This record gives sequence, structure tokens and C-alpha cells, in this order.
Amino acid sequence: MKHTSRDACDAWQLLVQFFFTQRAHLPVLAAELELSPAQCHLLHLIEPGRPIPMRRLAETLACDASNVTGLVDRLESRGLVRRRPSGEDRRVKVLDLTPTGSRLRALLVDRMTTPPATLGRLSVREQRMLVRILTRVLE
Amino acid sequence: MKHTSRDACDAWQLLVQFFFTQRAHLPVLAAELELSPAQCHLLHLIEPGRPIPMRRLAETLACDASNVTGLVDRLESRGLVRRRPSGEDRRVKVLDLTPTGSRLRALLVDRMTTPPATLGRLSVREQRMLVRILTRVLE
DNA sequence: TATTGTTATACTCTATAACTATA
DNA sequence: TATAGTTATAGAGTATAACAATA
Repeated sequence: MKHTSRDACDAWQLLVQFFFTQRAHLPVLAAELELSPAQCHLLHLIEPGRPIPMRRLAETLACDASNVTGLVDRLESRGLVRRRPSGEDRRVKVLDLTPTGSRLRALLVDRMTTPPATLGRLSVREQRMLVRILTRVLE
Repeated sequence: MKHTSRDACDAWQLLVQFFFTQRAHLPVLAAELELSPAQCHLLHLIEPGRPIPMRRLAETLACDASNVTGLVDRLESRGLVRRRPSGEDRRVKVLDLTPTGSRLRALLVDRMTTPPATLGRLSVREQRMLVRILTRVLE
């Protein structure tokens, strides 16, 4: 078995730290859009114009299918998503964003992916390096 | 207002992607330790031998104090943490890990911060670069 | 028979409001 | 008066088990 370097552990530890910080912040951001963290997560997974089977959402969220049913119920009652039976397999229901849902998702993604000021302090070269490295690590 | 570079946005987007991936994975990891995601988060915030006021946990978690009461209730009933009145201000209760809680937290931290294989594919120089850059970005 | 999604149920998470004890 | 923590309550998140429809 390969030895995991000290530097790799340090790097991952920083990423875990980042994760928990974001986890604490998500409810705040979500509330501004009148969403829950779980709803943000689900909305983030549905790309506009790309209907997705509910089953796949459950897999990606690593949660039970019954949970997705409840989440989608609430999003649908607010007119953000739409359930439609799949043409190919009538057991499957695919989920799509409504125009309203699409706009709200754009708002969410925009707020979440706007980088903090600290990123601007890096040189362009460092920013590119970070992108390159993260791409490889998170693939 | 300063312009935010394209590279900075790309980098942050990757970090957000990482966040959601981790968010989906935490319940799995937590279940293996018979914990909930929220309990993991709280446990992660209490360092062994460093008692912390409940109030500060609520602040760090960015949640209501009553929520912390419930979380701590469940952790305490399992013998993982201990509430003690602060000597200085008797309104305050400080939280401390029990030996059992300390061991479980170590297990949790160990599992969470063990880097994935992808990190090992970076050169040592890249790993150090990543640590250096993340440290500045997440400060 | 196996799979997709739903329903019923139970427990946890979470916020709000009202409360107690302390400052 | 203000603050730390609790309790009561209600709604959302989550898993399990049983179920209906479809494959």
C-alpha cells in the first residue's frame, strides 16, 4: 500500500475545514432564497433544460428515494420543478426546472460560486494553478 | 469595485462542487459511526481537552441556540460529551468531550481527513503549492 | 421477479417564541 | 435589562418498511 504524504493530508484537511465552514454557511444563504439547504443541493443538481430521473437524484444525493419524493413535493408545490413521466420507461419520472425554478437556481449558483475576496489576492498564475490542481484532485 | 477574474470564478466553482460532493457523502460516513451529519459537525468543533461554551457552538454552526441544546442532549445521552457550568459565568455551560467522545472524534477526523487517492497523484511540489494556496484563500 | 416511485411512520434537525437563571 | 441555555411546538429532512405500477 502506498504511503500518503504529510502534505497530502494537510491539503485534504484544509478542504475538510472548508467543507464544514460552507456547511455552516449554507442555511444562511439558503434562507435568503427561501430555500432549505437540501433544496439548494437538489436544485444545484438539476441543470436547466436537462431533465433528470428522480432515481439519479437519489443516487447522487446518496439518500433514500422516499426522501427525494418529499423534497420534490415541496419544490413542485412552489412551482420550481415539474415531474413528468419518462417516455421510455413509464416507471421513471424525470424532473425539470420550470422557468421560475431556472431563475432561482441561477441566483443560487451565482451567489454560491462568486468567489470571496481572498481569492482575488492570489496572482493569476496561482489562480490557474489552483484550478489545474483541483481539477485533477476532484475528478 | 474590483473585477473578479475568470480563473478565480473557476477555482471557486470547483470548491463549491467539492462541497456538494462532500455534503452527499457525509451521511454515509456518519452512519458508519452511528452519528448524524449534524452530530459530526458539532463533534468536529470540539477539540479534546478544550472545553467550549455552547453559545460559541451555536455561533460557529450559525444556528439557533435551542438547536444546540437538542444536539448536545443526544450526544450527552450517548456519553460522548459532558456539560459543565462555567466557573466564571454561571449562565454559561461549557462542553467537553468524554474519553469515549474523544476516541470517536478521532475516528471521525481520521476518516474525513484521509486524502483520496487522487491527491497522491500530485507531485509533492504540487501538494505543497495546494496547501499554500488554500491556506491563503481560506484564512 | 426486479425496479421506480409513493405512502406511512418514526426520529432527527431546525427555527420561533416563551421561559428560567444569572449577570 | 440583557444574555445563556432550556422547553414547547411545528415544519422539514431522513431512513425503513410496505405498497402500486411497470418492466
